[in-house]
Amino acid sequence: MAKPERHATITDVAALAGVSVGTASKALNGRGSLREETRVRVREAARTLKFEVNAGARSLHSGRTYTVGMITTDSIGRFSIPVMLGAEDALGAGQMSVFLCDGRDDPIREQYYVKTLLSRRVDGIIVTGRRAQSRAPIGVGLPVPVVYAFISSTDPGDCSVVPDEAGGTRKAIDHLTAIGRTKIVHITGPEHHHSAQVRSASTQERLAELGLEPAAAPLFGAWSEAWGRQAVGILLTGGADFDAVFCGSDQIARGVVDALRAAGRRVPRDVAVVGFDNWDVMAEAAQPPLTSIDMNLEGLGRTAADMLLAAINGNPSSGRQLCPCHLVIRESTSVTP
Amino acid sequence: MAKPERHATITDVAALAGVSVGTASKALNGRGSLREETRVRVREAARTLKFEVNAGARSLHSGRTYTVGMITTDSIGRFSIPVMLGAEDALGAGQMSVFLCDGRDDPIREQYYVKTLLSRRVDGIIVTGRRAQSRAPIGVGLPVPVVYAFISSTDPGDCSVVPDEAGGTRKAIDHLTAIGRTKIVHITGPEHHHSAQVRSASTQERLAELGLEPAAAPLFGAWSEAWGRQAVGILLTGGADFDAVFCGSDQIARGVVDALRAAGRRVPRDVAVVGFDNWDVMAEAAQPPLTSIDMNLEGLGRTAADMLLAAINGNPSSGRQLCPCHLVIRESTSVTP
DNA sequence: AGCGTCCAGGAAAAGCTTTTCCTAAATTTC
DNA sequence: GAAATTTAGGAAAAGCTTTTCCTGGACGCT
Repeated sequence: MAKPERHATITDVAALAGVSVGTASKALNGRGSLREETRVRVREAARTLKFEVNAGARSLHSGRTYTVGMITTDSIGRFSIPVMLGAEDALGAGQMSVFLCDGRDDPIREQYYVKTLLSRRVDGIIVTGRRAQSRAPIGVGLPVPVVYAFISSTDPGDCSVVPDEAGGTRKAIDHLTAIGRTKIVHITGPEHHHSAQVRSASTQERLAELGLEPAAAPLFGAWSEAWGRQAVGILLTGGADFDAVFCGSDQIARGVVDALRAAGRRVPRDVAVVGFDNWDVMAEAAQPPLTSIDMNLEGLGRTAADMLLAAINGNPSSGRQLCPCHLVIRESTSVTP
Repeated sequence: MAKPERHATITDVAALAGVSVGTASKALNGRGSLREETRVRVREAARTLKFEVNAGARSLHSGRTYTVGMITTDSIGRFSIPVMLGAEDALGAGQMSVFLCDGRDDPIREQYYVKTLLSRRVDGIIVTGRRAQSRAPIGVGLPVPVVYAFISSTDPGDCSVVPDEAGGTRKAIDHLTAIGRTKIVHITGPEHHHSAQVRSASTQERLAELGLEPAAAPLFGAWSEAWGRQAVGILLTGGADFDAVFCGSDQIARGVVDALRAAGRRVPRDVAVVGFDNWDVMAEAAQPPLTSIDMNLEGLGRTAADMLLAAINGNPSSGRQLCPCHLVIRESTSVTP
């Protein structure tokens, strides 16, 4: 590891170029009125000394750090990651850097991070994560704007960006009916989970709108393959008559297709299956690959970041903003080879 | 969104407490010699004004920012995330914050991030990500220490922390032989991939040390379930005689167990299967659940962060540091119910 | 009473940049 | 050729905190 040397300062650059520090600053930032020859000389000196401006000292003046904080409420997981990526993408394009903070579902840790971020004078904060319910605000009267992404704040005055799960559910049901299925059952996660509630309620609602009866009462369980398999067992032994299953997650859906195949039911011929999340490794590796609802989390992250940038620039939004989900069709609902 | 007010400064606090700024600073940082009564008064004022010290201004003095940068070479993915988490964990405990930068496998973007991080005066940099090969250093003669985690630098003078894949492979083979298997085949990812090479070579080596012949030549393909299924097809149609499969990833292993079951071979009774990565959603959902090699990426991230902290504090290391892998036993190699 | 110590707290510099305001020289205008 | 502009660049302040050094008073000692 090379001996870390001291960082060059603008004073060093000015000295090497033979100008005052003010002039050096102007030359490097394209301000003031200077001869081109002087600008070149200063830039040259900066390059020679590997000068990188001290962002901390600079923001002392500008009042902006071009930095935002991202706090996850739960541990960083499968859902928060795409959101983070989208946000990082949108912010990076605006020359902003992201402080990553993993809240671990620990309110104390979370408050510590909020303090740290404020101390570092971030220009704004994005809160993300998965939770059974919406969450309490990370703070009130904070001096910087906050946007909640994927998760939502219980305070309706806060700005939250969340997927339109009800809309996604409608797309799934409409797709199943469009391919001629009428005896649809819904298998999903734990009953206390907000997503499970929304998806299940929207399913019943949409079926009713279409004049259909559910082929069975919705089955609540866990977000796992094992539950998907088990639920199929329950349906089959109960003698339910169904030609389609809409699942609350791709993991459940994968368990479902495996169990159906093991029971001799052909997918999609006898039973069509739709998942939720469009988690590539699950949806594509299933046999057959799964049609699924994609929440477009990366786009959601970008939207959240854009809204945060707007708020930083003085145009705050408030309330829950819904991001559309879209349907990704694969073999579990179509008979292409 | 509440009207963002200006941040309070230590001058405001000093004024409210009726002391000089120097005294306020001492009171808040436990320096100097002050009456307890004064300290209390200052702390009280700080609380009233919601004062949070301006970290940028402070580091102007200390020369330290208590901040490190984390750059991923590829897009943030399944492997870099646990490494990041481990690092964030170790650093957070040391009161450091982490700048997250997603390199997207784009060298230009990467260099831009390096410049940004240096400009923000990070105390050090962690480089992580997955690559077919080790990677070129992100820079030479950088003014801050750098540690490579999971990926390794081509410069042997750099500090790299990588999993001991050869050791993990030995543990897998030894486990299979310990349960009485002698006809072992190896199915893994693309031949050009470094991990595939190491795991395959170590497999052959360990078998030779144990006086065993491989039951078939290693099969190189892709890191996917589909390839696992396909590879089993190749083995079966080729009439290979084998009683165990060691797979280069859990995805491959899952494809393998599915294909074996479909072909009527019982796992683990007829064929035992070991995966690699110990990716919970794959290993636990497989039927039967997979025995697998865990690279302990979170521990690796912690180690990398600890080594970076040591380097920041003047105790740099160099060279490749191996982190042990461990074996996680599940039903795919054992006959427990 | 006079001297030396100790204590609490203040003043000011340092750390790095940017920006505002000036000055001196160069150029234009009449 | 003198006055009015323009131009290039310098000096200094501001932004926030920490640290060093200093002062004035209280206290203890002979």
